[in-house]
Amino acid sequence: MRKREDITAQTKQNLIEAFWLLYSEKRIEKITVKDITTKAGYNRGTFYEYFTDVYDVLEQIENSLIPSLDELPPVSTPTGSLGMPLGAFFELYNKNNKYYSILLGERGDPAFASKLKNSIKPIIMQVFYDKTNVDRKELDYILEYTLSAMIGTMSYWFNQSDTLTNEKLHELINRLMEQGVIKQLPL
Amino acid sequence: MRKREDITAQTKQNLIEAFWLLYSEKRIEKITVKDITTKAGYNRGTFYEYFTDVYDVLEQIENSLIPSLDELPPVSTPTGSLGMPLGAFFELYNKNNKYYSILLGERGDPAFASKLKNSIKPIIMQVFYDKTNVDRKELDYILEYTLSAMIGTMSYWFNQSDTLTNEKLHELINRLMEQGVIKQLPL
DNA sequence: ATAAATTATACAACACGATGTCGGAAGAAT
DNA sequence: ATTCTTCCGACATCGTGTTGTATAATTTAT
Repeated sequence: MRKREDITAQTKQNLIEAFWLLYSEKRIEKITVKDITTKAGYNRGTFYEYFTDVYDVLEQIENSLIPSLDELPPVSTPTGSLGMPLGAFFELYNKNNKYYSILLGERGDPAFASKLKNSIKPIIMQVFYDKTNVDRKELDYILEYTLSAMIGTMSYWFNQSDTLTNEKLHELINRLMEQGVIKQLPL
Repeated sequence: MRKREDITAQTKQNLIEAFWLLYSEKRIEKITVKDITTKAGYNRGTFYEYFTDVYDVLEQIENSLIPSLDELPPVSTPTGSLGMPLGAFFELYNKNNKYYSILLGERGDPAFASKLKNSIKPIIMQVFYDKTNVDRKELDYILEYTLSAMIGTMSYWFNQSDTLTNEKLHELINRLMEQGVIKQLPL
């Protein structure tokens, strides 16, 4: 018999959504299986048909949020753009804002930031693939530095919800990337 | 009767150390009170004389690791240094390496990074206290950007334990802060 | 100085709630 | 009618947090 895939998919989705509502308001360690299934309207046992435990739900959500290689636009060639797809990253963050702002925030999961960085790095790396004069290790650290800064800043911005406009933030980060931090300080 | 402070302090310390050994090797949600007390050699009930739950242990450890205002050297005046105490931060990280590399790592606590940033920000802020032409909000974001980058990069470095020397890393971060990222890319 | 009273510290036992599993019921597909 | 999918109820086990108690250290009284 064919699996009733549409039904299971729906059930799983309901459980995931119930989990996310809870995760949005409290730390994961305080979330019980019972909490989730009650909210979604299922028996507690049903949960285990779809997930091994509460952390498995989070992990599955995270994996669905890691941009696939073709989702991020291939970084334009050196002469074209600047080699740092700030705009693409902004889009990515905005598109998944609902999840990113929590996963990358104070109650989030530090492993997710790593996953994200590691998925973006190779895409940028490949621009420099044929260059022979590149110190790959140094480049790796430069990317780590930049991605950490971008993720940190955008998370901060989303959780502040203060009046800085999207454009101003974009422009500021651009300036910091192009000219460095020191020059921006009013010394 | 006077508390036998030396005894309680010792017991608490034993529990903290047992917790840390466990936390170093597995996620906090898998650590039970029984795990901790067994490792430390106490009854499970004793744990509750000192902590409310497992997360309380982590929180107390974290709070002892936030640099106090006088621990971080006052940032030298504008004309002197560059306004970004990179060296001081390196020292801080090295001194507490054992804890920082885990708390700020993949299995760590994202809240700790926030605490750390928020404890350092005002120290740097005060350098610009009397300047009237400062956009404080922008400055705040610049600091968020820089501290995120520094913390991210150093964590990455510690968990890589690759062959990049301390000096080279220091020099690289300095370069990125002074000249920006873009100029460092071999375009 | 020594014994009695007091109190700090650690422990054992308890009730409760969450976990993960297993066998079965209801209903859809063939 | 039969098979298989999906969901549920019940079970044993484990972790939690609390409370009452034994032990040992300190103070007070004699």
